[in-house]
Amino acid sequence: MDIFEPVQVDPAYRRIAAAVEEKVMAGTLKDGDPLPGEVHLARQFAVNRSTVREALRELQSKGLITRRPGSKRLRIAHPRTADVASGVSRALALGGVTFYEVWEAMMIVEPQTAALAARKRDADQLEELTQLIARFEAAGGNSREAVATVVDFFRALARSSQNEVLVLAQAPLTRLLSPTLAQMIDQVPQARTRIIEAQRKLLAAIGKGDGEQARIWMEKHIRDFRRGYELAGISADDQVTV
Amino acid sequence: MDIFEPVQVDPAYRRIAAAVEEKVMAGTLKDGDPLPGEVHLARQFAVNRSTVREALRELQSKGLITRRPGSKRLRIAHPRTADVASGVSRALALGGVTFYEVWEAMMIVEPQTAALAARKRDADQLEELTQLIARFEAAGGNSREAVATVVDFFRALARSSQNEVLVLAQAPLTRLLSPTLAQMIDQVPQARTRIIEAQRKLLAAIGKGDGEQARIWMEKHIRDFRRGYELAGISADDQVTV
DNA sequence: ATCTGTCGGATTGTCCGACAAAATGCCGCC
DNA sequence: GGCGGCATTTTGTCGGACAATCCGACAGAT
Repeated sequence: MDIFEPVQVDPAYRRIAAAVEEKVMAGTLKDGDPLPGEVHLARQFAVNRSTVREALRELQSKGLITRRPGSKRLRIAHPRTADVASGVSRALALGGVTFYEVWEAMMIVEPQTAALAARKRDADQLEELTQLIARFEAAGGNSREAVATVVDFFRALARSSQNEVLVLAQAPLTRLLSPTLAQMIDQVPQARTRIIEAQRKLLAAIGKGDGEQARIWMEKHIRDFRRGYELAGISADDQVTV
Repeated sequence: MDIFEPVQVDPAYRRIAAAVEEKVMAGTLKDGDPLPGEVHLARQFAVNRSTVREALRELQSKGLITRRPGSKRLRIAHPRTADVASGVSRALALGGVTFYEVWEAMMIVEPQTAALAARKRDADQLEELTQLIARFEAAGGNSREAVATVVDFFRALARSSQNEVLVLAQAPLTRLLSPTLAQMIDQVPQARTRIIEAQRKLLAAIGKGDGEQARIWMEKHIRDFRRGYELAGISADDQVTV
C-alpha cells in the first residue's frame, strides 16, 4: 500500500540554502571565499531578496557562512568547534541529560584521550599545557577564570591527541560540566589543590609519553570530579543546564 | 593598548531569535507548544514580519522550532539527535578529518559503550538488536540497506547504554563511516559474514550482561572494520565525506 | 610618504504593502 | 455524531523603499 512517499516540496529559501551548502561541501566554495551580495544572489537564483535573506540566516546559524567582525560581506566559513559544540550541548540539556550521564561519557572518553595525547603530543602542546596549569594556579579565588582554565586544559589535551574528532566530542562535555564545576570550586576547599595535582601528574605522564600513566591519572581526575560534586551537594541525577 | 573590545550591535532578527531561544531553554516554552503566527510575533516584538521570519529561519535550522509535516503552524521542538549529528558530521568533514581519526574515536567510544549496554540493557532493546541482526541478514546484496542496518545496530546498542550523551556522540561517527562502509561491503566478500558474527557475539554478551565480553567483541568488530577498509583499498589517511 | 577628511557607490537591516496557495476553523447538513 | 463546503488565517514569495554603514578612492594636511 505504501508505494508513494509523502511528496516534499521544499520552499525556495530552503532549496537556496541547500544549493549553497552543497557547493560548500563539494569544495567549490572554499573557506574564506566571499559570497556575492544579496541582490546579486537574488538575481542569480531568480528570487526575491527577502527569500535569499531567509536562506542566508539558515546557513549562518549552521556556521557555513559568517561575517568578519565589522564587515558587511558574508564569507564562506567552516564551522568551528565552538559553533557545533554549543548546538550539541543545547540538545543534551533540552534532552534532560543528567549530570551522571555526562560524567559517565567523560569517564569513557577522557582517559583514552589522555593516553593518546601522551603518545602523540608535540612540544608546543606540552608548553601550552604547562602554561594552563600556571594560569589555573594564578586564578586563585576567581572561580570563573579557574573553570575557564580547566576547560581549556581539557581542550588542549584533546588537541594533543591529534584527533579532531575527539576534540569535537569532548567540547560539549566540558561545556555542560562547567556551570556546576564553578559551584564546586567555590564550595569544596580542597578541589583546587586536587585539580592542580591531577593536572601536574597528567602533564608529567604526557611529557614522558607514558600513555598508561596518563590514562590512570585522568581517570582519577574525573573520578575526583564526581566526589567533588557530591561534596558540593550536587546530585548525579540533576539535569545539566547550559 | 587594547582597552576597548569591538562593539557589537546584534541586528533585530538575531535578538528576536535569542529571545525565543532563551524562553525555550528556560522551559517557559515547552516541547510541542505551538508558536504564535508570524504577524502576531511581529506585533509582539514591534518589528516587521520579514524580520521575524529571518529569526524563525535561524531557530529552525537549530532545530528549536519545527513544523509537523503537512502543517503550517510552527511548534517548539527539542533538537533530535539527527539534527545535531548532521551538523557535527558536516563540521568534521569540512575540517578534513581522516578516516583514521574517526576510526580511532570509535575504538575509544564503542567498546565501552557496548560494555555499558551489557550492564544496563532492558528486554525491549535486546529484542530490537535481535531483529536488527535478522534485518541485516535479510538485506543480502542490497548494500544500502545493509549499511543502514549496521548503523541502526550501533545506535540501538548505544541507546541500550541508557546514556543519551553516548547516543549523541556516536551518531556522527557512524554517519561518517557509512559511505565507505557501503563501498567495503560491496567489495570485500567476507565482510558480511564477519559483521554478522560480531553482531551475534555482541548480542550474546549483552544478553548475558557480560560487559567484558561485549567490550572485547566490539573491539574486534571495530578492528575488523579497519581491516575491511584496507582490503577495499581505502586508505586510513583519506578524508571522510558526507 | 603617511595620515586625515570627505564623497559616491554598494550593501545591509528593516520596513511596507500585496497576493496566491494552502491549512484551519466554523457551520450547516446528513 | 460525522462530514462536506465555505470563510478566515497563515505562510511563502514578491516588489519596492529608505536609512545606516561599509568600501574604495581621492584630495588635502602634516
